[in-house]
Amino acid sequence: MQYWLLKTEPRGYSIDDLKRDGCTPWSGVRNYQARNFMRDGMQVGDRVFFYHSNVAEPAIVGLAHVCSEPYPDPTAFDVRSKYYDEKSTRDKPRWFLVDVCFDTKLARPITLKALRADPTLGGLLVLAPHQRLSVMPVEKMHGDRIEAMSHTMHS
DNA sequence: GCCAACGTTGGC
DNA sequence: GCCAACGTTGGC
Repeated sequence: MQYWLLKTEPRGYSIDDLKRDGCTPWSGVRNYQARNFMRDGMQVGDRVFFYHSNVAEPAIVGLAHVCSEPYPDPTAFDVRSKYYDEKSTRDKPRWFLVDVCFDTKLARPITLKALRADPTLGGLLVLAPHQRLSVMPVEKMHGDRIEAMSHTMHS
């Protein structure tokens, strides 16, 4: 089991959307490093920290998990999709994704500020300056700590 | 909405 | 395969 952090802009797709949908294909990732993490690293059951970016208070707002094997991103084949990529074909797909399933929405989000303030979270990728990856791995030690924080956030 | 940093593109 | 230009990201 591996921990991951998935970034999303809530105006596009939020934790409430995931709660409503239950599961969703994490489509539209068009960055090779992020793709590699999904295609080569993700396994069913991996835990996901669901992060809202580009908002007044960036924060981990929910917990989710990976609920499918990696598979080609169908939006890359769809000419009407804004994620269409003519270089990705069904024979040689370029973009991959996994399905993500809702677990919980945190009663109190773990803000970026709170993550930064925690001395045990040094080296957490999302804290690195100008870290733009929308899919990033989280070390077990850090993930365990964030999970523990999420439990406190419930009370 | 600013802007630094990063990824991608494409001419050479 | 270099590298300048361009677009995007995302915290502030």
